[in-house]
Amino acid sequence: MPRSRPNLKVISAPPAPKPASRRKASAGVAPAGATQRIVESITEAIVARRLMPGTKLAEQKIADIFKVSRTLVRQALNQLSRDRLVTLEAARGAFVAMPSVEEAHQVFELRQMIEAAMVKRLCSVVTDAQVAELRAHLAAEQAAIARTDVPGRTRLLADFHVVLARMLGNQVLAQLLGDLLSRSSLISLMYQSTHSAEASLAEHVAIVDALERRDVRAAVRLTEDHLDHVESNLRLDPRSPDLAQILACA
Amino acid sequence: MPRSRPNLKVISAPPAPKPASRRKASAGVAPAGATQRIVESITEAIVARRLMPGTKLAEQKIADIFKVSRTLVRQALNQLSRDRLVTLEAARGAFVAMPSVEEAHQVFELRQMIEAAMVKRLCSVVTDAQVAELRAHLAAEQAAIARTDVPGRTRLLADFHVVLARMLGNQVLAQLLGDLLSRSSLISLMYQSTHSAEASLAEHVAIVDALERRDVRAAVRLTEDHLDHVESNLRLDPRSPDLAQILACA
DNA sequence: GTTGCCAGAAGTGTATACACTATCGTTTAC
DNA sequence: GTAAACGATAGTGTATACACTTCTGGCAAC
Repeated sequence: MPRSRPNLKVISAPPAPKPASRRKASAGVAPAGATQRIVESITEAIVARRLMPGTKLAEQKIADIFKVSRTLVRQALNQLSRDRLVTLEAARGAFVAMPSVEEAHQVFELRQMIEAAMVKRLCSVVTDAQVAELRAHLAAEQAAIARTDVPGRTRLLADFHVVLARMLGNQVLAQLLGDLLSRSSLISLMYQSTHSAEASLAEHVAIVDALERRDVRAAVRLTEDHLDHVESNLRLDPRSPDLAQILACA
Repeated sequence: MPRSRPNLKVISAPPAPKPASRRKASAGVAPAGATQRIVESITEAIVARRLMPGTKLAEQKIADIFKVSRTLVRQALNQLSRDRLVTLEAARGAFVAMPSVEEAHQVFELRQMIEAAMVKRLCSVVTDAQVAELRAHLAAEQAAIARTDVPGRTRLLADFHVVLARMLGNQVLAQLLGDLLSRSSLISLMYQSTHSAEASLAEHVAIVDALERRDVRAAVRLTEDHLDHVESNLRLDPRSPDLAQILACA
């Protein structure tokens, strides 16, 4: 993994929420979510793969981009570090996280546990309307793949899992799974997933089919298999931290 | 729920990590975890029930107690709000969280999903040494109950679940479950759990028995039942937000 | 030519300053 | 007597200041 440090001009400049109003006079008042805006921008940039793992996130530079002081940027970076999307090194700064192979395994194992249980419960409570909603989502996935909209299809393929979570009506679960999916996205980027979008879509279709039949056994198994496939298509061999082989390639 | 606001002198004064050294001269250097120390103190105070739900956590007061500036206190409170142990109200301050009935249900549902899956997997990989470790933990629970050490037994009864998580060797899982247990502790306090410590211990013993027999079916069922029991012994009736009945009692 | 060291620059960590908001007690009008 | 309005006080939200650490580039010694 070349520790290139692309400079972070990649972040989409925030749309400057209030154009003319609010000069220095009302500086004390906040858009109520200045920090949140920064968190979401950076999260989106990481998940959309515009920020590579290892990239340094210098406080002052981000502060300049968002036109706020370092105080708010620090708050945002702290929050992101709790989501494990960035790592903070004491007195050295914040960097886009580089999840270890071990962490990658653990995240996928946890997802498998949670999503299998989720699908199992969903079989008992899912309505026909919800199945229809899932079909619509699958159609959107298909469309994004067809028009080779890479960022769009990546987001939709991940959203599928969150949509399932939301259908249980459990917000705690939904938020947790959302966090895990952000981490998964970073992991997929890090370890260059070779799992094709088409394969993921096909597996999603199979899961929805099983849900529609209320076939608990199949739905659970398909979910577990799907996550196994995604993980096993990552380039995370046990010899990953071995530098020799990596450097020999260059 | 009487919105009494006990003032927060309850926090155990931090043991002042470095007695004499580090005057004003080296103020820039930190104990490396000043913020973390505050987070842990407050978390511990909430879980140990020395801070009641709804208690206001004024920044300057906490800063005085810990002998730091509001900056670090704010960082700590932000972190705690992400753990859902405190809620931040804009321009009004931080308060010990008061989880809603809905949130309580969702936390327990999620715990059931995760812990059932966890125990299921554990049956396949648990070693005899680990079973022995669990027995030792159960003995500690028993001892704490016997000597009516209420804070100790509360902590041990919760730790049992984290010990199980750690045995899978999955740190992501362990941390997640730790967070959920903190929230559960707050929920139990809020809704005055009537579940006796003895009953919890007995159910823990049954779970370990099943684990020792590698009886997957029983272990999973016992885990699910255990969490059902804990939740159903909470005083969270669907009419909880109805003030009339509550006030009529006074 | 290479290595070690030192000075300046850049960046983080914490404290403090200041502007604004909420709260509470008092006063005043009705 | 009650209720609304106002002012003082306390507390939060953001910015800035300053101390310290890390990094970088060049210079000197070998």
